[in-house]
Amino acid sequence: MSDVHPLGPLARRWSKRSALSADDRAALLALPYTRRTFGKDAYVVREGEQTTECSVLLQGMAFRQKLLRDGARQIISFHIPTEFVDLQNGLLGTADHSVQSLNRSVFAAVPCSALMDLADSRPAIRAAMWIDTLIDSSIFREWVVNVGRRDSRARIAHLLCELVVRLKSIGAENGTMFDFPVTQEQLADATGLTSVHTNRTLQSLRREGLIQLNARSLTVLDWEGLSAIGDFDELYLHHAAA
Amino acid sequence: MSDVHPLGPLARRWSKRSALSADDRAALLALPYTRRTFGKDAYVVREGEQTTECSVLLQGMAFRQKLLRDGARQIISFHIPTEFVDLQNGLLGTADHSVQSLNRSVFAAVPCSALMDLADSRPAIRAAMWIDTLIDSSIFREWVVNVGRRDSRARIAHLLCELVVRLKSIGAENGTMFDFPVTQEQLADATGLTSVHTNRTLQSLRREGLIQLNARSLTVLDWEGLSAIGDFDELYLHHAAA
DNA sequence: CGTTAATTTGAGACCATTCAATTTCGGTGG
DNA sequence: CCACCGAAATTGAATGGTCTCAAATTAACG
Repeated sequence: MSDVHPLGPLARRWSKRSALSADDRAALLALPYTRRTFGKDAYVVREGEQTTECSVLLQGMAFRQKLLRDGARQIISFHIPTEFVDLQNGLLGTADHSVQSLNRSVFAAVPCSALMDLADSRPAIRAAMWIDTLIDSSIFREWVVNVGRRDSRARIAHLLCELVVRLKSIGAENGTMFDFPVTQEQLADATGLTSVHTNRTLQSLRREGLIQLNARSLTVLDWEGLSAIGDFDELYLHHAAA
Repeated sequence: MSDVHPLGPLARRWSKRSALSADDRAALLALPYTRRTFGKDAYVVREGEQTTECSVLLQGMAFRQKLLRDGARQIISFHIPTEFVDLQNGLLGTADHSVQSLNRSVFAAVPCSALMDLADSRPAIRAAMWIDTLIDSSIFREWVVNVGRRDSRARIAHLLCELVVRLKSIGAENGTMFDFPVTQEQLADATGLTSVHTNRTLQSLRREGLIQLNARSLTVLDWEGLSAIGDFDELYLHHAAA
């Protein structure tokens, strides 16, 4: 059943971390939700909004961003299927940033109240949700380091390493390559660089045989090299978290 | 009683957000803890460590940081009294970053197991703890924006605005001034700048009559001006959070 | 009151930006 | 299936914000 239920993959991801009882799983899959489809760049959540739902990404990719008064944009995270994109809105009433669909994507929008009731009644699910928000937080910390203290090559390399590890963890590879619909401008906004410089940096990574990136797909040709340049240590992803 | 108990101020801060019952408060104040005093730059938690305690800052200041392989440092947050500096360690087994005392400071170290038991048995306290970790996360997001997309003046101004708002919220002002033991090198490591450039940037903020910063104390002379330069909007601090 | 930490100053170098302009790619309609 | 179109990627050259590397000055602390 969990293979056809939209929240099945989420249940499976959480089960890998720590056991969910049959009741836990059933309660999770019994959550009310609305299936929502978004086109490229559509807003899922807008900064400043009062929120009443939390959304799980089912297909496609999404990102979160904040805009400055001068119009500049900073992307603060990318999201892949089975991830909540706005779980914090279950407890914080107002969205402090926006969530946008990156390509055509599908979400399951769950009412906050139902989700929080589930968290209250199911300790194992609550722990899984809390851990998800804590890992989110850890990734933000690493991004502060990335944009604060690494040069352009390291920033891009680090970001690519992170995405590859996360994509692998949900089994999203096609052989050695990954679908990679992120544009260079989005990579730039995620790393605090300009799209022009991001382009030049990607060229230098390609020239050295570290990656192959085109036609919306990414292949890492030299993982050792790329992760060394990116100063990448996956500890912060807590993939083996309690 | 809560005025003399070390965790009294924490209970009071949480109570302002949403009511704690007398039982909740009593259970919180009944937590086992060890009082720990640290000198300047002492490690409270080390990156990579398996953690068994969560620490609440009682007096002084602290910061969290990550080190790069090349030795560069990025400070990812500053902390003031009543804040947990490592609440995430209650659920994530391994510390993904270090916590250091900024000046002479005092902590209450609470065993993770006792803290998590309290969270399990007391929904109101659990909510307060979870919200604290979510606000932490929101601050990290804002810091990604700060170091990613703002120039040096805006970065410093924004950071000062944040600290002033947070210090005010715990009633830490002395008239119009705040004790401010943060060095320029630490400000630099928090904003992704060098200490030399941080020094020049602070001079420019002083020259324009926006702040006064010396002798370990900070006065904001022109809040409107400083928050405009820093593109500061305190929404992300969620000080009125549910 | 000595000694170390912290702040301040100067000048040159460099990484990344800005601003266009051009080329290529991806999708669409005829 | 090819021509077309807007989006995305690429290129060039000049500018500029921040860094680097010392060295000097001032403040903090025992």
